[in-house]
Amino acid sequence: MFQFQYQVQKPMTTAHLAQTMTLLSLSAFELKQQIEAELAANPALEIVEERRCPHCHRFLPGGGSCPICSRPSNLDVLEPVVYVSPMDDFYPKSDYSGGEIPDEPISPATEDLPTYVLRQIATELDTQQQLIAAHLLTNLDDDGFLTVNLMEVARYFHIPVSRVEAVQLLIQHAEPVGVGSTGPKQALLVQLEILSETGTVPEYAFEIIADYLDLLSRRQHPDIAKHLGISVQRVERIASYIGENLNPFPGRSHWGNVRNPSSDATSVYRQPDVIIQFLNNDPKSQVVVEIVMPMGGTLQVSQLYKQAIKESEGDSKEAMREDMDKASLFVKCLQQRNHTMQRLMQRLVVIQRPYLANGEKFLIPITRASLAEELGVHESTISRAVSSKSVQLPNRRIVPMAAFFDRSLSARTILREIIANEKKPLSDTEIQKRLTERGIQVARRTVAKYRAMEGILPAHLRQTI
DNA sequence: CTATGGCACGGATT
DNA sequence: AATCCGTGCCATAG
Repeated sequence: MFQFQYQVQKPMTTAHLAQTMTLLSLSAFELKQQIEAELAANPALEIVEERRCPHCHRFLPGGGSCPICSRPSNLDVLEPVVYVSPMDDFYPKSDYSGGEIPDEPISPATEDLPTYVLRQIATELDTQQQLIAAHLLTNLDDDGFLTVNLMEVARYFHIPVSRVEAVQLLIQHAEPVGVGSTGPKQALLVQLEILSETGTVPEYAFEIIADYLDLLSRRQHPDIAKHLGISVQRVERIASYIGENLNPFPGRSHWGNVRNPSSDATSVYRQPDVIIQFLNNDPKSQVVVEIVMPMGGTLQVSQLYKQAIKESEGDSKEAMREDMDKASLFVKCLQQRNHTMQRLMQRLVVIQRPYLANGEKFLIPITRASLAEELGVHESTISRAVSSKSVQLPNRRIVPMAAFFDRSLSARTILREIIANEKKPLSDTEIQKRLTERGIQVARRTVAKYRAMEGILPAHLRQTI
């Protein structure tokens, strides 16, 4: 089924349309669940075995030949290769292209923990809170805990402790969740709190952490059970839940993500829906785009089932036919989704090639609407295709696909650069002028907003280093 | 007077 | 229809 395109477009029923739209807006993770559900519910669907290219070990979509190894050698290097790649292992492998790509990222994440956290929350803080946040974040140990106590900070700033606590709360809710806590207990409680907002957490989990953390860490589960009046077994279950889903030392896992793998907003950054690489990892070479299908093999309507229908009679035949229609609709919708994703990425990587090769400074601001017009689809189609999806860039960073449409990322990157290189603190107006010199025209007011987004203090509060 | 932040409006996005 | 983002206008701080 993963082979492509053209015939799929016309016979669109309302059901077809609706389901395609739904599938389009799903991330790979959600799609996996959807497909599994369909597969379980409908006996007419089956997955056929996948094949791999003997050369590069890539999966071969639809049983065709390998799109990489068999590509015509005279292909224009600007022409990207886009294909759908079914994966048995849902988590991205560090390298599944046959060892061509070194383990070192091209441009590794250079941010340290304080900066990383500050950028997440900067926009929600007023000037004073930014100062407090900066102060707190510069006093973190390797585990992500505070080395100062809130009372002292409050006295230092001449403000009530509650103000400082408010800032701490914001910090704790940023990634990595629980950072800026006073210790493991507080960090765990914050993480649990967040998990309980999106899903259910075991009863008594809060109590165990709050009151019996020392017992828990010594694995004295029977004692805890006695205190709470519940079974030891139950305590064991809660303990393993805590072990699997929470991280008592948020700072240590800075580059991993502690939240559980449900589909909340932050986990989007975990598993890419699309993987972009340069062929042979050479920025001057072709772009290779893989649309990730979260399963090995190819989904199709079972031939056996078709056969069985012919041989059956009456009511059961009707029921089976219904199943088969549903199955074939689902397969078509999935094709449609992948086709749309392919066309979208095909165009997107051509437009944003400088960004892929040279970094955030070169991101070209485009709107979803303009892309929709180019591709001849409705803009809501692009919206769905882009939202809740993440992309792995050639430098191994995973970003939301919406980043490709960020109107201000390049401006903000250059702004950061300007401020990093400034001799003395530049006012927003001066920064605006420098941005204009570098070809970016924005209002003075906007410079202030970008500055805030990047967690950079106003000129009169910046230290000349 | 200069530098910044707050509020509101208009266009883009969802 | 609701929300987000860049901007213009104005108030406030220094």
